Amino acid sequence: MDEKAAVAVFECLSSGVRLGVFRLLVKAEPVGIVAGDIATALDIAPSSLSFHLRTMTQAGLLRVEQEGRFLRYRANLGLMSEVVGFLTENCCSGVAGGCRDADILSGRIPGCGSSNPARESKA
Amino acid sequence: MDEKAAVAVFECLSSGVRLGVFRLLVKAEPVGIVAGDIATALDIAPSSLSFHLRTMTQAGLLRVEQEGRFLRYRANLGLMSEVVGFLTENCCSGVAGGCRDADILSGRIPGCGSSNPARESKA
DNA sequence: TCCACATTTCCAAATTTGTTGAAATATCGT
DNA sequence: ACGATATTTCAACAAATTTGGAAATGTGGA
Repeated sequence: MDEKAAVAVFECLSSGVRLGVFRLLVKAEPVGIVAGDIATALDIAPSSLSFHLRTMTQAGLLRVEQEGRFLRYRANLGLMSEVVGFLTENCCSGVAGGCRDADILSGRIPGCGSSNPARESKA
Repeated sequence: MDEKAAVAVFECLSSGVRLGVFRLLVKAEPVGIVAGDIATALDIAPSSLSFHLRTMTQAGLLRVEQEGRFLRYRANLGLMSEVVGFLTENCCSGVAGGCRDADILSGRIPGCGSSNPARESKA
């Protein structure tokens, strides 16, 4: 996953509305939810929801499938796991040696907080 | 980590500039970088950078420390790991049984793709 | 074919973000 | 104390996002 794709996903998640949509769809896995029902559940104007749905689908976060005159949306969990991977890598890279998930999740990263930070500024 | 805090972090990461700043600071761990040097490295106007730095700091993604007339910024890896946790939980919740990180990272989530999705719409 | 319905597209207004240059604040070195 | 430097704050502006209503599109049922 490249930075550009990551930014697109974060853009999606950076709106309360869209994050709400995504969380709702994750809970609704693997069935998914039809657009109108999302609008009802989250109390969003259809036209406004459609706008967000399009954004999220374009970012690859959602999958659509036509079902008669309904459109059923589903969360793309695979992409989300890629995002987690991106974040995990970018969380650790550059830090001494091998920081594993467990190290980070546990709070403190060994050997990453007590050096002698010398200024390397130019002035 | 609540949804509100998560949205704030995603807002930070949803800008190419800010994601660039964060990645730079992650690489610069545990020393951190002084504001002016970030501006130079990323070629951003000081005033504009300051704007982003403030946003990111308010979201808790960055830590600041004064060093003479310099301000040294560091990435808050702890918060980032919380975000990863938030994402992981929201990626799996509602899906049958115990989806672990490994299950997701490996790509396919067992038992989450072959049911018989019946419509539950109201119309 | 005609009507009802689900959803999207279009459009204009409101809101939010991001950028810039100038001025303010604060610290260092002399 | 003074001048130079680092960074922020401020104000104005440009640009992007978000919203909701009306109209268009497409599907299904009678």
